[in-house]
Amino acid sequence: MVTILLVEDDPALGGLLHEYLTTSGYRVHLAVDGEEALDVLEREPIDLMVTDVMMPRLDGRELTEQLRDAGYTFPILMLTALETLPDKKKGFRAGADDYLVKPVDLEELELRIEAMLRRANIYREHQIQLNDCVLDESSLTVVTPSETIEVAKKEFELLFYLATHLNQVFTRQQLLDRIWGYETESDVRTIDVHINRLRSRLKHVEAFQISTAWGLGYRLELKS
Amino acid sequence: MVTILLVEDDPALGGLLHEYLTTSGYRVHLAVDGEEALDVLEREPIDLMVTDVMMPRLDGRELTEQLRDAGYTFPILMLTALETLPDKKKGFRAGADDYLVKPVDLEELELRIEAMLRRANIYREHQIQLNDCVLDESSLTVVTPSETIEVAKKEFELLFYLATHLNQVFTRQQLLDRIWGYETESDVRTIDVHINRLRSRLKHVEAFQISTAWGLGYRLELKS
DNA sequence: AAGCCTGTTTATACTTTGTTTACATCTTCT
DNA sequence: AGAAGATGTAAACAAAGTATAAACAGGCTT
Repeated sequence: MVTILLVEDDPALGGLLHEYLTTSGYRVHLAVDGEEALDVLEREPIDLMVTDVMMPRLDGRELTEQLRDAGYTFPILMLTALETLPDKKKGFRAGADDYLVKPVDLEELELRIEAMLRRANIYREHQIQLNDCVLDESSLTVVTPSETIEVAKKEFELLFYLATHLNQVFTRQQLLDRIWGYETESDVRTIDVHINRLRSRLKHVEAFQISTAWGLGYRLELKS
Repeated sequence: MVTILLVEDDPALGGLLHEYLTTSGYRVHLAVDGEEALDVLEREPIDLMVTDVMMPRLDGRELTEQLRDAGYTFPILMLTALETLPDKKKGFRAGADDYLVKPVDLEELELRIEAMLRRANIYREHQIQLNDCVLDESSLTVVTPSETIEVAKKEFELLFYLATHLNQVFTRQQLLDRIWGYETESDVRTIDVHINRLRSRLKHVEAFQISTAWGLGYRLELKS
């Protein structure tokens, strides 16, 4: 399930958006300002953020900047009462993906959220199909025409992440950051071991392979 | 350089946008309707499309649908005079990434284009196109229409350096200084070996060649 | 508490890449 | 044509990066 972090200090609007997005099928965490948003981010994995710009303590723009600096890459949509271009400019420069002016049209908000998720390869479905092979997140299995292979959780997360970013090369550090989390203390060599285990588990899978980009990292590519 | 396909039937607006985007540093192809856009797509590699919705022959929405069905994944931004939600909904459903209502604010258009490119990981600084061939720094590969060739890191650096300075002759010492660094102890003949390996790896590439400037050094030049 | 599974670290073997060297081949000039 | 210098190529070695196995640690089940 896609998890949205909603940051809005106005209780009325916050409640309305929370309810609308929840009934649209998202898991929503509501924070009333930037500081609280940072707290939520430490505890919860977040797929997308919708944030107001003007807020007490840490505002939406500073929050966005901090997150981008810290390496968070999820889509961010800014909400604001300010229609002026300089403000939009600042918002985009800070790292926002989209910008909506209040009053918010709920359906348009949802459309834009969907478009951003699609672009960022964040799927509501917890399955990915690679040729004749399905990665099923709910059961942590790789299903091929001939067999169903169970995969350990961390290994599956790694596999799933690579599968959502087909053909893209990631360094070990990037994979650690994005799958283990930015504060992890684990050694980058851990990635090698997980890749190695995945490869031996999936030895007989014909649909795809994890290939080594020498000197860079790893990438998942279709065989066919 | 990022290449934008602009599809707009109104000559006045089309011209204005073309000029603005060009001066913003993009390469722009202008098509007056969907059919023409399809023609351009067959000839040119496109990074992003900006399309009007209402156009004669093939309109922007149908065009978008066709492209997504055909497997094109680049970001698409729709322009329209229609403010209504059902239209926006149709646009997003067809596969658009963003939607702007006319009159177009040029600066906002540029901001949104930048945000979409960022999101889609289109950083053309990390890629160089040489005829029908792309040098991709992030995966250390040379991508031709028929194959993808992996290249060792040092060799790639050398190739990339030459490619960024097309037709310019460099001595072995210059290449050592600029790629290996001024403090390197390596022998100048190392360059020869790398050039040799590059040539054999890229034996079947038709787009360019590394030629010898006798008594001087090497240069990369386009073939065709 | 013993046994199992998962995740991590560590150590070592292995592979790829980078560099040097030696010699063959080619250009240019006399 | 032949000599001198420059370049091409193959092979050997060194350095860096990766694969694999095994040991270890923590949590969960029995």
